[in-house]
Amino acid sequence: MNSVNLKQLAQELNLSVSTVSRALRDSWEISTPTKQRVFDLAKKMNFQPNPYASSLRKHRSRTIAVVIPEVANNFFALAIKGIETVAREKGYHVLIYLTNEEVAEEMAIAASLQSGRVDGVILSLCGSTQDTRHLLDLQQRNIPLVFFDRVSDGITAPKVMTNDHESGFIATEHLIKAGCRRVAHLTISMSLSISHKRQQGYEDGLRRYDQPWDPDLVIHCGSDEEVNYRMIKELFLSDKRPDGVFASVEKLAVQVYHVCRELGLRIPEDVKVISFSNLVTASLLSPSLTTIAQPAYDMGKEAATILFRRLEKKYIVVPEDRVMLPAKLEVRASTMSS
Amino acid sequence: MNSVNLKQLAQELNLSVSTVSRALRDSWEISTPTKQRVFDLAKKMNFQPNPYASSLRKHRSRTIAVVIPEVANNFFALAIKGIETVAREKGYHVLIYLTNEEVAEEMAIAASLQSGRVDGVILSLCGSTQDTRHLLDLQQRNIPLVFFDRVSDGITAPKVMTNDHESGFIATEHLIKAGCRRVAHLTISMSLSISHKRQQGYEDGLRRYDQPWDPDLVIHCGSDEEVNYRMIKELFLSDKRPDGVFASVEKLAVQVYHVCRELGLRIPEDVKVISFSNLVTASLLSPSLTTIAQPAYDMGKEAATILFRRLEKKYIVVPEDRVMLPAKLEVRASTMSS
DNA sequence: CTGTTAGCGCTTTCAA
DNA sequence: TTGAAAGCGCTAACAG
Repeated sequence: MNSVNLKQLAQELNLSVSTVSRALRDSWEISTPTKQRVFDLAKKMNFQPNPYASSLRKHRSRTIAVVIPEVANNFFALAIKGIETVAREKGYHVLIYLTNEEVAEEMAIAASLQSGRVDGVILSLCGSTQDTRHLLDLQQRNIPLVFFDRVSDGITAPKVMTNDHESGFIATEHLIKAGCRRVAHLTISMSLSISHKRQQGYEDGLRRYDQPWDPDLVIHCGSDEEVNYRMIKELFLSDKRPDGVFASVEKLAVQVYHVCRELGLRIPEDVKVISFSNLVTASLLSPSLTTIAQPAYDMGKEAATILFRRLEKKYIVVPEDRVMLPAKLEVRASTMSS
Repeated sequence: MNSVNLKQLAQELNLSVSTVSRALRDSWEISTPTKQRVFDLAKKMNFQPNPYASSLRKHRSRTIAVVIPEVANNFFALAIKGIETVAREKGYHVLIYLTNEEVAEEMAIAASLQSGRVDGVILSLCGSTQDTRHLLDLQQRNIPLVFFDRVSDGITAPKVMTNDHESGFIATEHLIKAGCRRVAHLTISMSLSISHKRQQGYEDGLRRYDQPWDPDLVIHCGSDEEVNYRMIKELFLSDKRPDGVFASVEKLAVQVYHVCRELGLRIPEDVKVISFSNLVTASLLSPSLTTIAQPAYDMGKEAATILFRRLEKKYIVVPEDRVMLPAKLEVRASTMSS
């Protein structure tokens, strides 16, 4: 690193290091002409202050960490984009850590983050995390933590998530308004609270529009694609064949697609399908398929905004718990790049 | 930050700071019993060395920057994953910066990276970048740069990219081996070198298998989806209806899908389609559709590996230009999460 | 084997 | 309005 530093600037200008430092941060205690001289030389010499020296001295790194289970998933990718956007706006840098859905990695990362490397952390838990001591440790070190999407109930911290109830409601409403009379709901692992809430929204949607709730139209799917396929097929072969399907996750919508293909049913003419999705797969089901998109980008921005509000200590010490962003109904064009 | 530091450890143990420092880095000049005492107390007090102090002192941050045009694109997301994996293995941290395809942002980021914040940079150019002075500045500051995917010919630096010629060849070969006799090729903006190379691969593939090359089977598509759709439809309605299509980008494969749907052609029974893709859209075309996937993850790992090799100064100062990773033919199962 | 010392480059009192 | 000086926490000569 052959970089110029304050000392060199100071020597060149016959000023003290401290004066140069102050001038560069536009301190009011420096005369305008001096500032000008300093600015000019700094630009000329392409001076870049050493961030680590500054961090060491100020105990602030202007860096945050984003810890997520994976990135090869449009949801998290968009969230990162939201976070990065806000971060750069505020002059922060973003470190990224992937847990790969491994609790052990999450813990190791959390431990390493105790070093003061970052001023704050935005985190989405990996699926299997139960014990959250490693996160409490972070908070004890005064490193603010903001959860998003996959939150933990056991920790007091701001949480940014989608309003799954509302999302389920909107999806159901959409199908009913589109003329469906037998709306099925495909769920996944009911142990997840999101599934639960989406189903609540589904039921409330039916109720709101005076549709009967039929337990046979709710299929609890699991992780075995084969089994899911069979269950969905059975549903379509039964006397309760749905004319609308609300799939809680996109892979289930894909299964519906395959079932319909096998049975010679057309989408969306015979069966309308709506699904949560941040992928583009869905656009193939129909050129104008409607999806429920988690507002990933907005969630990222929101999480970052909340974190920075804490970091800049705006004296709002209200632990604003649970910000719920509404899901968005989206008609997607098929826009994809290579 | 209430963190413990070396001084506190030293006091507690009646040792000097430097001894503790050395012990923690497992220096050979410290006795085993002393090391043990130090380790134990460090663990007990949950000591985490301040990375910024260390960076300041050593002029190395063990941090790299990844600069990419966007992240909401499976290719770059996977690349990040590859980079992060290698980085964590080597004990490095990864800062992420998005240019949003804006040259101005790319330049600003490059400028800020001159501060010594990172030891090296992995970068994929944004589409419009012509002038690469900002990157030369980085190199002049002795910050190694590794390109991946979107490389610049104007700069001497390692470049990791996919072998587009080979990819085009493989795709064509696959269709021919699957029994296709009239393989069409859908290209995009021939100004891009990747399109050019893929087409070369296509032509060489035909030649290799003694298939005639028919200019009518090559459609140069543009950015207007409507127009592309019409051109593809015309091709299928002509007397040269293809039984195999090699789409250079996925969105063109999608258009083929729509055209086939309209014309009542089945995929893959009547027409086989193969496409470049790192998205999962393709899996819908057929449960077992074959795609040509850019080896994004591997490219990320490769780029990171090359970068770290430089950083760790293995005295291999061979500027290993242009590492070309082969594209991979993939039969994809439809694996998607919410 | 361990300690002393002198910084890394910057910020921030405290003086002038 | 400017300067001198004391560190932030850690590392690396150089001594012992």
